[in-house]
Amino acid sequence: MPTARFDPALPPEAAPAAEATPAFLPLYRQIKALMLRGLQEGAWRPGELIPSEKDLAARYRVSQGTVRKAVEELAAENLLVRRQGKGTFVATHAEERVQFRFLRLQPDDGQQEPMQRRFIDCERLRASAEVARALLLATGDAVVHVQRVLSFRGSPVVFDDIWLPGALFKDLTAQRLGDYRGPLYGLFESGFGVRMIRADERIRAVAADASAALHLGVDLGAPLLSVERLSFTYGDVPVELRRGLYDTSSHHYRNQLS
Amino acid sequence: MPTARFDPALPPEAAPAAEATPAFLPLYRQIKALMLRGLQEGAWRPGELIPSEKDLAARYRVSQGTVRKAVEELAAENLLVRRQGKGTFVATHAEERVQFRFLRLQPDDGQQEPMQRRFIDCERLRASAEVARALLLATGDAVVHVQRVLSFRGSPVVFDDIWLPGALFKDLTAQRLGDYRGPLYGLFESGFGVRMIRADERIRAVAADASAALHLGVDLGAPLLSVERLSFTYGDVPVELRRGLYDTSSHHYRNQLS
DNA sequence: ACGCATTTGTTCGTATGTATT
DNA sequence: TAATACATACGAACAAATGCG
Repeated sequence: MPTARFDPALPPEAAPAAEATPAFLPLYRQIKALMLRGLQEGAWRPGELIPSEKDLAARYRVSQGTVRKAVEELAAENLLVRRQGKGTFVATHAEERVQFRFLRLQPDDGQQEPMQRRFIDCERLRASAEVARALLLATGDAVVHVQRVLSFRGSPVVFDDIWLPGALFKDLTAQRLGDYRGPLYGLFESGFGVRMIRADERIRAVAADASAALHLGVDLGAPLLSVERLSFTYGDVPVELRRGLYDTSSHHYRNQLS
Repeated sequence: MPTARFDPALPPEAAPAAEATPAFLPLYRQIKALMLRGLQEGAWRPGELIPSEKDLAARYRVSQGTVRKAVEELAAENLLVRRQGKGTFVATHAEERVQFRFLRLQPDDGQQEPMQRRFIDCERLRASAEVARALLLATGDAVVHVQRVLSFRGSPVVFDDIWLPGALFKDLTAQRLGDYRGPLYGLFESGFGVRMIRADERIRAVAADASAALHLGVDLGAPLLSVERLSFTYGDVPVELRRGLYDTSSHHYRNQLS
């Protein structure tokens, strides 16, 4: 694991966070990349305990401190979870107490609490140009389209349209959606081996159309929050496009800036 | 700097990020707290170079590695900025290239770019119950109320209402607002010694009222994004309440989840 | 242009503390 | 109690970036 230095003359701000193949990485980042591959390839599965720092150090032939830096970064990115005295675990959406890592909607008064789900539709169809572009597919490729409503104490609050690559979610049916208990991303993870690790959201205010008005029980034209989410798995591969319409008359989308 | 251990039996998930006075802190966190106080009291001012790790280690009588951990956390919280070869600096809103750390609005096509400002109003008045509660003032206390519009290539996009504690912003006038070049938080920092370090936002979709429709050039009732922001300075003290109405017909609020 | 000093970044090693089983 | 794992703390050395003479 030598620390080679090639990288001739990258412009200071050139690296676009994507690949520029810097040809050089600090040792701990090389270790991090190796561990990332292990996660990606399923060598270590969600919820599992990974080897101890000492074992990892021996395996990669580096000091424990170097492994520690790699693990720290992976933990900071929510890919691993460290527990003093127990070990380091692969993060999972399944048993995770933090159900609301991705859902930022909150009642104006009081805390977040689980909402009731109702699946309206789950069909296989061909990707529109827009959906294909987002998911890096070709127009007309197979996709799964899911519609659902989330309700808070009986009142519908969220109306979601979800598009998934058909190739990855072959056996997804309304049946399986209805049967599964726990967060949707938990099902994707355990049932399809697709783990969401990051997402970008674009938020807008829109007027309710007929469909939204019906499912959310609001007037036609009522202002709704439109949340377009593109979710990624390892390697920045997009694996879910979702558009949620939120009724924010008694809820709000919460965000922390720092 | 002894490492005392009292802390009897805090429930595992009890610490509400606020104060529980754990009565115990690792050494590096004690150092961090001391440095935080230095920042808060103005011993190290925004933009300034702070002492080197070696100096800090000597000053606090700890190892360089311990100082390093403290500095790393402060840098992760955007209070300090580390520059290899140069030193560690106090973060500032002034010269900062990251003008958009707090403004998440982005044109649907293309990158963020500075918007044109127009100040509509700057008046001193008494805090309403709602404003007082947010800013931890008493109803009727003096506050400064600012209204402004941000425009993108000539078109108004953001209509902001801003409330500030009158006691902190004594000499804030429309004149000073208009004269200042650079981000508003830069003026607050250099002109009033108030540095914003964190903010919470509550986002909703609302219908444009007459005032918003006028200033943003949209129809009455048009859907707008309402962004309520409460900004904090050191010690989680709220120092700004802001409500922005965003026209999201060609812009969107961008958020990254991870 | 070159080298030197300074500062942060990386890597190793060792020892000890704290949490869990 | 003992063993294991992560957390903290110290020390040392070298690398990389910067700025100055």
